Order: sequence, then structure tokens, then C-alpha cells
Amino acid sequence: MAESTPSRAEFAENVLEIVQAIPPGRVMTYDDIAAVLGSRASRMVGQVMSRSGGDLPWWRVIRAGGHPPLCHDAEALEHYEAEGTPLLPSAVEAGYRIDYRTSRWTPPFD
DNA sequence: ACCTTGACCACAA
DNA sequence: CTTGTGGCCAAGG
Repeated sequence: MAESTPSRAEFAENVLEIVQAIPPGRVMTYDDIAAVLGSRASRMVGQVMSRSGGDLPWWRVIRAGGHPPLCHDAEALEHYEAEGTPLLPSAVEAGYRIDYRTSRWTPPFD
């Protein structure tokens, strides 16, 4: 039976749903989002967001280890401070790092 | 069918 | 900390 292509557009919509569902002050990693969707396509998550418009809180999506998006770290920093996202000092990257330990969030399954 | 690119991840030196 | 290499999935040329 064949759902034919079991993803593609659906994958993209799922990504957007999750990202928009992330509450302020929380963050998710590309890998976590991909994992929730049952895929390891962490790259696709970013790819989809890059294509998406500005209605998407992309700054709440970070890389593994708590590093901000390499391309928009400066823009993201403004949002983190505005949302009150717990940050930690860092000697590298953009001079800061996400407190991924406490701010990581996962979508509820209930 | 082949190769390149991409808002990535992990490990090793 | 840095750099390099391999793996991952998907879209486009």
C-alpha cells in the first residue's frame, strides 16, 4: 500500500510543526528533531527551515552540544536574550553557548 | 546514474 | 582548542 513517498513534504511539515511548538526559553537540536521524525536527516531540518519564512523560531533550533546555528549565531543571540534562554559563556563560537542541559525540550506525546 | 551542495554529527589526532 | 575524515539524508544539476 503504499504511501508512495513516506515523507518529503510531510517531513518538512513535521519539522515546522515541532519548531513552532517549541516554547520560549527552550531549544531543540537538529538531530533531536530528525530523531522524533524517525530520521537522521539533521541536515534536512536546516534545509527546510532555510526555505521557510520568518514565522519560524529557527533560533530555538540549535546544533548538537548546544552550539547555535553557524550561519546566524549573531541573530540568534538577540532572540535568546529576548526570550530569556539560558546561555553559558564560551571561549569560542560566537562567545556564547546554549545551556543545552536545562533548556533542551521535546514535544509531548500525550 | 554520477557529482556537488547543504542552517549537520561524531570521532580521532 | 584546532583540523581532518567519514557518515548521514535529500534535493538539484
